[in-house]
Amino acid sequence: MSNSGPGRIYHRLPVLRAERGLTRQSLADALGVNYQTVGYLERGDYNPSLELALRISEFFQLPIEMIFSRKPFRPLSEELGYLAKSGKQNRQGGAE
Amino acid sequence: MSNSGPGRIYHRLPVLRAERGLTRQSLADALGVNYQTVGYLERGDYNPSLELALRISEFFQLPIEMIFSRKPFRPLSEELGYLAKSGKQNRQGGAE
DNA sequence: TATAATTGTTGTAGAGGTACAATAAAATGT
DNA sequence: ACATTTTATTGTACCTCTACAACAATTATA
Repeated sequence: MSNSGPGRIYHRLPVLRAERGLTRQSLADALGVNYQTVGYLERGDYNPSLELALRISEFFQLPIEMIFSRKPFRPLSEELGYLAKSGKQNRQGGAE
Repeated sequence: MSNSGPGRIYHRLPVLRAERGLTRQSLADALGVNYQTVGYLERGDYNPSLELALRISEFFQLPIEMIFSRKPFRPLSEELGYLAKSGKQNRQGGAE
């Protein structure tokens, strides 16, 4: 299967929202969108617009590629590198 | 005027494309979109989807917020800080 | 168990993003 | 000046994103 064409986008919305102990409603308020929209995003019904993605990234104070990616994320917990890494994953530039 | 709601998105598409000496057609090919779409984006007729924005960022090997922003960019040339800076601009987190 | 709060589902509607075609205008090269 | 390439414009069509409403299911809490 090819790799650069369209396809779904992975994200860490649920984790991030959980981390801050927010309800969808309150997150939606903070982002200025409908609470159902947050639901749609979280369960991958569709992707946010770039506009919304930027607002989300501002809200969480994280770079976009920390929240959205065309390749699946590893759990945030692993991202810190406490354990020895076996294989490379999710490296921005790497031609996989 | 408010600040966190919708609004146009600024970008550096023309500069980046110019830097690499690409035509819209060739950039479009590289991105897998119609060449007119690149035109629409460059002249701000509409914003790319998040999907496309991510592809663009991969293509140019730059983080998204280096290419797209909800606040106007300063010229790339200034971004390097050779000259003394007078005022802060375009700082990600700063509550302006 | 009852009640409220949160999340999921379905449907409708409107705005935005992308492709494609045709044609015009502008820039470039000879 | 001419031909070719690049960019702009207009119009049509389709699919995605977002809002909103109503209702069901789930989870939390008294």
